[in-house]
Amino acid sequence: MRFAKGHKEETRQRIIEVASEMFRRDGVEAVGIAGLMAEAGLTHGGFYAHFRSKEELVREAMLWAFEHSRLRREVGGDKAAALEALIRSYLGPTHRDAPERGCAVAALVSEIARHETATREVFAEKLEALTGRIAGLLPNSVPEAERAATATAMFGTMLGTLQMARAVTDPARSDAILEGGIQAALRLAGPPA
Amino acid sequence: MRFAKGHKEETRQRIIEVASEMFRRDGVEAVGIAGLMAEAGLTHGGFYAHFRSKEELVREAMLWAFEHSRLRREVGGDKAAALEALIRSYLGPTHRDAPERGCAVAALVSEIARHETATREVFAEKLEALTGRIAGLLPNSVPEAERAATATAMFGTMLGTLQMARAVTDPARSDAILEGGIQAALRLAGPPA
DNA sequence: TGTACATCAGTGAACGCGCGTTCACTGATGTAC
DNA sequence: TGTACATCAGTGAACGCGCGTTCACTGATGTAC
Repeated sequence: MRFAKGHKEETRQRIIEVASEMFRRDGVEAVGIAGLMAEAGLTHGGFYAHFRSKEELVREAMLWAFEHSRLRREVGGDKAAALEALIRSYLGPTHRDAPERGCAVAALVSEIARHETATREVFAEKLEALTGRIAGLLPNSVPEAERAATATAMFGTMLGTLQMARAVTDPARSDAILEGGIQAALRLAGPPA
Repeated sequence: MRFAKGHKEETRQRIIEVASEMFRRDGVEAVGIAGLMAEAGLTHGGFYAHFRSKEELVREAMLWAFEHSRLRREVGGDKAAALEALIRSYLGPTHRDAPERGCAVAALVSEIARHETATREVFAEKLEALTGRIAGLLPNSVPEAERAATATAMFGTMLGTLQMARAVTDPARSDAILEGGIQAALRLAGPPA
């Protein structure tokens, strides 16, 4: 064979990673197959040997982005410290300024309702996983029955805050929005146990 | 003249209103000039007699949507009741299910960073106006210095919550997300004075 | 060891289509004479 | 009152371009003999 064993699988993975960055940075609609494949060092014709459609790649790229989300990173220390670190990372300038390597929910939430049901279900499932992770870090003072709702609302705060921070043009205003979001998310989590 | 006085201005206004609905429902990118003009009962060629470019229409449509935002509606009663009514309206099923007549921030925040600076500035300015409106309804217990940041964080919560509620496929889950967002926004506002 | 053939990841032309934008034109009306 | 002309909102063909997708082809390698 012309190519080493596993070569095709490597190419597929490279396409997924390139796509996941481009989709998050530019939005799915604005990214074309030809530009995507060129970014991966290929020509557009080969695309359909790897994926049945652009929409299938959207799902794969979304899944990959979720698997590598900062919200999944393990943090040492106690739960309160881990939760605060997670919030500060999510609402930090690094995350704000690099959407292409950031949260796929924040990047795609607005357009997800316009995608196929299968794509929406992948999104919804991963959203639950993310909020579940936050719920697991809540202080013991939050009653069991309220943990899921609290975590979801906290993530809503983080999501909306990040998007506002990315939207405004004034850097100082953007920083202030982030800081306000951090304080609000911490308040919603309740006092540490 | 073939057309009554003020006819052209009426047409322009109709295009703006149609566009503001389509942009909010489908996203700016997915809306084409031809479809837009057809929806307004015209052919596409006449578009440029009204606007210099699609981007200029985006600005006009965004402005119009903001001017008619539910966040601007005056509500009777005391401030606490008005604030709660505003939050419940923003995070209500009617708003969730009709993005085309809803908040332009929620509809366009993700893509605004990819638009022209002039467009982004209109957006940022109107965002300030919206959060200012919330700040004015906060209870007196919130210190002057914190009112703007609190209002912005509350709006972030409302924004992120609405988007999550629109994104998920399960209606019951969506309702629960909205309810959790309402409680969180109210908690961030602090206890009524 | 040397030759013929099968394999298959990737190439690039082509498909029909819709995009934003331009522009010569239409045709009903108001105005000038 | 009747005719010629100017006005201008709206029409629709056309521009170059990029889209997602298809498909006949390429060419380096592995295998069969």
